[in-house]
Amino acid sequence: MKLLARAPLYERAEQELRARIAAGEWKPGEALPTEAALATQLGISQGTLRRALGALEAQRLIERRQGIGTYVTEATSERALFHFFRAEALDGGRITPTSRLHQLETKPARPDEARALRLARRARVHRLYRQRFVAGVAAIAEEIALPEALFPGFSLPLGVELSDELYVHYQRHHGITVMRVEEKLAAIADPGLFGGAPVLHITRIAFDVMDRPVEQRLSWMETSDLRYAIDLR
Amino acid sequence: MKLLARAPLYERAEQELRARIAAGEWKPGEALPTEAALATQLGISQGTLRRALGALEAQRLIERRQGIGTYVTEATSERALFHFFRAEALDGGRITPTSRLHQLETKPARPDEARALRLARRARVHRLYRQRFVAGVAAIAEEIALPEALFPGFSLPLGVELSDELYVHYQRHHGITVMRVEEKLAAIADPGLFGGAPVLHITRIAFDVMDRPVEQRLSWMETSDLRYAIDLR
DNA sequence: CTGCCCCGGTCTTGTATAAGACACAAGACC
DNA sequence: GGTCTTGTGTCTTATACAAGACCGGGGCAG
Repeated sequence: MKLLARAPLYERAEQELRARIAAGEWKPGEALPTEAALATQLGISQGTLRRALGALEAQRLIERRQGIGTYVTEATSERALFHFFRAEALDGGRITPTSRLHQLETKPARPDEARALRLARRARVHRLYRQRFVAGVAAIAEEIALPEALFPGFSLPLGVELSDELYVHYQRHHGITVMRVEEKLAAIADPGLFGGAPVLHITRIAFDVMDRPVEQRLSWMETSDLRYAIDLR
Repeated sequence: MKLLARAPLYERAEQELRARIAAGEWKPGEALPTEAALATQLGISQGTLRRALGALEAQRLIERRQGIGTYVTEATSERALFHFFRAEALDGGRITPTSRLHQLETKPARPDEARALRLARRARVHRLYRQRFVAGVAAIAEEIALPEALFPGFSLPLGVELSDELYVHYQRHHGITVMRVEEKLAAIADPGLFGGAPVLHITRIAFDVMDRPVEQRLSWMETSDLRYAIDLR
């Protein structure tokens, strides 16, 4: 990522806007100034600004609506689910899971968590254990680690069936927007889960607007009734 | 996909160019006319043309080099491997597999193949059985189906260690460029493979420039030394 | 004279700006 | 409940200059 003065104007404008959004100058759901105003403010032409906005829109950080304005994208269950939740039914149909949080603890980060989240030694993480249900059946077990520094006072009710996505919660309550996730998958035989059937094990690291790691998530997914589906292009 | 006259000019230009490339007007590795010439030919301004070219470049269908020209992207092992081959080492390191073709047959399509490849009843497919080796060890088994109509006279040597990617072969010998693949993953226990260990099963459908399905590929991947790694954004 | 390098010219794509016509949405007004 | 006005983003064109790449000629060293 270059921030040199040598970078093209439209790229610098894109970075500038991204940083301002990350800093909360315009919060999710809020409108940016009009293109004319923004261009004047940044000292660039509308055309150049539009190129920067186009890039941010392609990354889904903003949404533009003709006649209305430009808005910072709000995390919705829709988006979080259909974009970052890759499970689907055998016939390719979409799935809307519910989840139940079993345990929430705050402890020193394990080595794997510290590495994934680039934490200093002795940093602490919130650790969540939850299950996700598809059509009433437990299908996915998850263990989630969040840096305490980024999620101060994180809390969620235990034992309750929740339908909304965690990433919506991150954004609304902690101002953290997940933009990108890296996942690594393996097939494992875990006798402790789902009666010893083969399980899809997923290690996810989620990154925010400025591409900092903000979550490590380990998932164990039962794939007799589910598929992990993805498009590569 | 809209082709209405109502679609913006730059979109129609993009489709027009995509179709011409698919039709072989400019083959992989060849240069398109200069922007000025193309714009005149299409009856649009250079700016509008550049927007269309930008879209095609983002899809990696063309490559533009300042001072030189615009070229139709050539499939390379590099690209095919690092883009569509998602296996990597446990430490995240890249992997360059070799492969050996065990069997090549041409038979009526099975129902699953006919559905995936949108084939008429009684259409025939070439079916390949091969193994892929990582660091000399068999790690992935594959069964590949190709519509006979799209790959007339398909042939590859049997039993030989090959390092190049199949998609390079598709493009060079059959003029078919894979642009996009859909994959569905599941964890299965297959006693017949890799000594009964859990295996990552992958069903892939590959699509060409005009988004027609051109390949179905079933893979069984051993994940004790490998991970299926992916970025979602 | 031969071989080499440098320099300038020219062609290419890349960056930046500006302007006008257009499409869409919301609110004011009648 | 229409209709007008205003404010917004969208599309298309045009222009200018910057930067990368190539080519060929001129000049210089040997």
